[in-house]
Amino acid sequence: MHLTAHGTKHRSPPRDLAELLLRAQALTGRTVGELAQALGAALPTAPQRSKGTCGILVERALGARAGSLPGPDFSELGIELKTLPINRRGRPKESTFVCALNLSTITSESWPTSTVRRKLARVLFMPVEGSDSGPLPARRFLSPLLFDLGGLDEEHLQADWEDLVGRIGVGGVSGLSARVGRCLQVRPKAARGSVRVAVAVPLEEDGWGGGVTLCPRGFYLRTGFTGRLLARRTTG
DNA sequence: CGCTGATCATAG
DNA sequence: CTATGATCAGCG
Repeated sequence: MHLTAHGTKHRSPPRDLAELLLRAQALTGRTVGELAQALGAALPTAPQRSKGTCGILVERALGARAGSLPGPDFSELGIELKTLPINRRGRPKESTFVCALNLSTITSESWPTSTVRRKLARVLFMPVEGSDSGPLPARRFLSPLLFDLGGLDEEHLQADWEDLVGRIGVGGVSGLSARVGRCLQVRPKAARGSVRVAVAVPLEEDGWGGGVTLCPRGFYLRTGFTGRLLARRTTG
């Protein structure tokens, strides 16, 4: 346990999977407010200013490395950490951000080596109930879920990924709606709509049509997909 | 009321 | 500014 630059506490990295799971399970039943207090962190009051706050707190409590470094949260263990907001019906309230797309190189990638697949290889989901019905401090952690990519899940994700990337290859990302994809989708991901990235545009024949600038995009998991992961452990 | 498109905070 | 963490807001 040590202090961050602004004085809040941060756990040391877990030694192994068992220790990580133990820490995650220890959060079950506790509220976000309790966790914030234990870490000496202040919670924003305005809802629209508290985006991401819960995720950061859980990172610190579990010993994930802080900040914006690339790669999974627990690099030694190859595990990505995600909080999952749950509504009063027990279903995910929001989609889950997976990773950004590189609009210049995405069409030359393939599923096996894709960023999406690497990110989702192993994910520790921390569900947070009350995410649609109350202030942040009152929300409560449910028991964690360790997800291993494979089987039907991977088949479905791969099918979506290939569909999405295929469409980008044909018509660019501009014409790609977030409606495409059954469990994975592509949506804007930026600090604001005015943010642009340069993208090379291929011509119909060969060569390049030059460049345009677009709002950055990211891959997201739909609520239906994450909801089925949760239901799977409840109903078998 | 679900979903898409847009947006907000923090660290380095 | 980029990458991390996500949720907001309002249209259909």
